[in-house]
Amino acid sequence: MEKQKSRTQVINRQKIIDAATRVFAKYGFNGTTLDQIAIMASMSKPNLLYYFKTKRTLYRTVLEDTLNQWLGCLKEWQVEGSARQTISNYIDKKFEFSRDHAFGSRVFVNEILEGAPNLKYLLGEDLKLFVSQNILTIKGWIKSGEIEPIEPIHLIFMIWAVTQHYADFSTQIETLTGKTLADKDFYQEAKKNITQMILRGVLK
Amino acid sequence: MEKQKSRTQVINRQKIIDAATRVFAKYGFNGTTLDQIAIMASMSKPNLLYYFKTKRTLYRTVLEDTLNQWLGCLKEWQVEGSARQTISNYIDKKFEFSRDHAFGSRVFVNEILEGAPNLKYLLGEDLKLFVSQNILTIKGWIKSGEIEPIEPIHLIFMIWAVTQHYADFSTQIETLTGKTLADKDFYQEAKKNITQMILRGVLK
Amino acid sequence: MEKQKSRTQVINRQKIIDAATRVFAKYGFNGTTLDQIAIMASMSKPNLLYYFKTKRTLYRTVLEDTLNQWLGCLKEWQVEGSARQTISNYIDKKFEFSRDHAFGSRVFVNEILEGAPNLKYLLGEDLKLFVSQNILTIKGWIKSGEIEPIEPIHLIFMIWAVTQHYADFSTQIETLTGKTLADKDFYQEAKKNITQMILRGVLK
Amino acid sequence: MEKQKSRTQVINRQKIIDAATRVFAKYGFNGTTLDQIAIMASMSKPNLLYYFKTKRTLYRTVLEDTLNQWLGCLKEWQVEGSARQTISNYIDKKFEFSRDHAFGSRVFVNEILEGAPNLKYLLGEDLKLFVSQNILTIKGWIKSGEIEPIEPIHLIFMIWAVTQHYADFSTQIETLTGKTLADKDFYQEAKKNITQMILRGVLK
DNA sequence: TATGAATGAGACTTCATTCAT
DNA sequence: TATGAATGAAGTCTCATTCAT
Repeated sequence: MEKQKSRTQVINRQKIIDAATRVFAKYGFNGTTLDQIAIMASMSKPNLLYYFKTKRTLYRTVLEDTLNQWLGCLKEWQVEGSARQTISNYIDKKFEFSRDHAFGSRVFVNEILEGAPNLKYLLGEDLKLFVSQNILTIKGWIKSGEIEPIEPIHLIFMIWAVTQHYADFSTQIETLTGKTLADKDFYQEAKKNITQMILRGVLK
Repeated sequence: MEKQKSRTQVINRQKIIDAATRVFAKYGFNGTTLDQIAIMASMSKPNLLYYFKTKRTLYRTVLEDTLNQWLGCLKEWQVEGSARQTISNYIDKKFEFSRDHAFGSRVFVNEILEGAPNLKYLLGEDLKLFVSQNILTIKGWIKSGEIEPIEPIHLIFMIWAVTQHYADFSTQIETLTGKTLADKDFYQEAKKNITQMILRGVLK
Repeated sequence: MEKQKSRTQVINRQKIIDAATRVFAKYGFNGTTLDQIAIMASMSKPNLLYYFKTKRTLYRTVLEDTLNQWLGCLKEWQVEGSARQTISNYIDKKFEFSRDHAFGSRVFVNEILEGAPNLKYLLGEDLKLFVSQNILTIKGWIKSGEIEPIEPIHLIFMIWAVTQHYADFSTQIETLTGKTLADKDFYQEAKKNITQMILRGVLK
Repeated sequence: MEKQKSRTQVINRQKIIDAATRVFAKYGFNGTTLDQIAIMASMSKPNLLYYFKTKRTLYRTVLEDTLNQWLGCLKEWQVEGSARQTISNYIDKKFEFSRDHAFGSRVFVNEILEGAPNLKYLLGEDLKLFVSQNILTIKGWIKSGEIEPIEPIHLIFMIWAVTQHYADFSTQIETLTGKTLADKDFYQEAKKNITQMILRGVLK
């Protein structure tokens, strides 16, 4: 039986998770210190550890939260209407999601770079299932002649790669273009261009 | 004037840089320990520090080496022949490069995630120049009607994003497909699919 | 605004400063290790660093404490009554002070030997002012015919030199005479002899 | 049988001793590094260790050299003529010596501050003998009524203290007066003043 | 004689975690 | 619930010394 959580508990947990997400996003698990998180959460380190027994526990929580949000986003993807509509809608959702959860996305990248030691078992379950369903859908479109005969997995990877790129590499993008994640026009334009190129790339 | 480097110097420096690249690729600057590097380079820690006075010096060397290799690759890109040929050739080069320098690529990603504190001044120079030249080339193709009227920078980002994805996210890819960076068939196929989609996406 | 210091804080800070003074007195800044200080303060090294962030901070605190005590002692020196009384009283005070703050005195010596890198700016302020006031006083005595016409600064240096000698060189003195700093009779006699010689040396 | 020493050997040994004396003078035994000495001697560290097997050996050599020079200076002191002449001559010799061997003097101070672990057995021999002879001489002067009845040892300490002060505390003196060890006028004047005060202080 | 290369021991400092309140 | 105090383990870096040439 889960302990009943007081109001303060809930607020503080979330404050910690938010702070932790930002710091883990920059420095990964090993490179992050609890001090950094505690400062960003305006909280003493012992108090932080009162909510999350260990650094690793906190990290896992952040990872799982992020992954769940991501899977939630992916699952929203309804295969209805034409391939054009479906793909367009998916890119749109993924783009928005990456921008709104940029820190979570980067925690994820860091985890992957480290070899995904905390994530492998999670990736292997839900995500694998989700991907194989997508592949089936895409194969359907190919068979019905809606899109070009490409290997579905690479279309999926391309969409993931491009949409995440704008979130994960925002530093580089900012250096090269002067535009930040917050620049709505720029991101609108990016989304439009990307969608256009991908759609033309696969639609018959 | 550079100090003359003995045979041992050259060999050991390279051994260290190679080891460091691998470890920094996984854990970033803060997350990496000199112990890890020393072990991977089969060398004692003090001896490692005999070659590179500080962790940061070593890191900077790795970063600069990687960036130079990357810029070298980019510069090889000859704009000759049609847009189709040029883009196709570029994706090919970039793909090969990302695979052969996967660790360097990931060091780069980590650096970007940390906000590129050591890289900003480098990114601002050579890379910016290179990108603006590319943009001009692409605009030329648009004007001459060779390709669709897209915003050039997003084409560039798309190519970078996708080609790096296969190198940086190989862990995720491996979990999902069972294929590793070393699987030549898989990567050949990836390259073919990606190239095809991008070309169809922009060519008229 | 200084942080409020708890009871433990005050006690431990002082325990550390006392221990540090003794060790720095023997080995100077470079020659002293935090281990030595921690052991002498009956404290773990990390805990010591909880109170003083760095070795240098601790050292500076010790130096400034010592200097302030010394300046405090010097300032007590009231120019009242005859030259004889004033000088006699000053030697007395300085002698007592050197004996009671022998360790601080030696930290000071070590700092001077190292070229006073941490102290120069302090020496240049309060001490200079104090010395120039003393010089004026002494010149007054010369003008009024109370003492011989000597260069005042050398009288000051002589008093400093001799009074500190018994504190700083107690090891040598002990080897040669068998008497320690704690031997009250010996130090009483020393003070009497020194005072007598100096007074006869300058009084008319 | 001592190994025959080549010309280079002799020169290098001396170069090392000179450099070592300067560095040990500032930082004492523990605070000094062989690197500092090697750099000051324009020599590689291994080569330095070719001449002196260990840091301690080198330090001992420096200490003994210095002590021997000092004892040599003291022994030159001929008790001939009046107390005035003898004392005056002694202060003069000691003053010159301290100035010309300021670095050695400071190595000596450092050793005393550390508790003279390397020196005790040396101090106990020659120096003790020398001091007791001096005491006899001074007692003679007292008995013959040439000087005031003071405790001889304190006269000796006073002379040592003052003459060394100008060498050991030159940093402080420079800060307060602007004069360096090299300023001949200042030191001539110091010597004159000190001699005058001490002589008046003891002569009848 | 001279020095580049190497290293075990140890220095300063940081960090995750615990304890006591 | 919150935090000041404390610490063992580990991290970066230095140092005296040795080895090989």
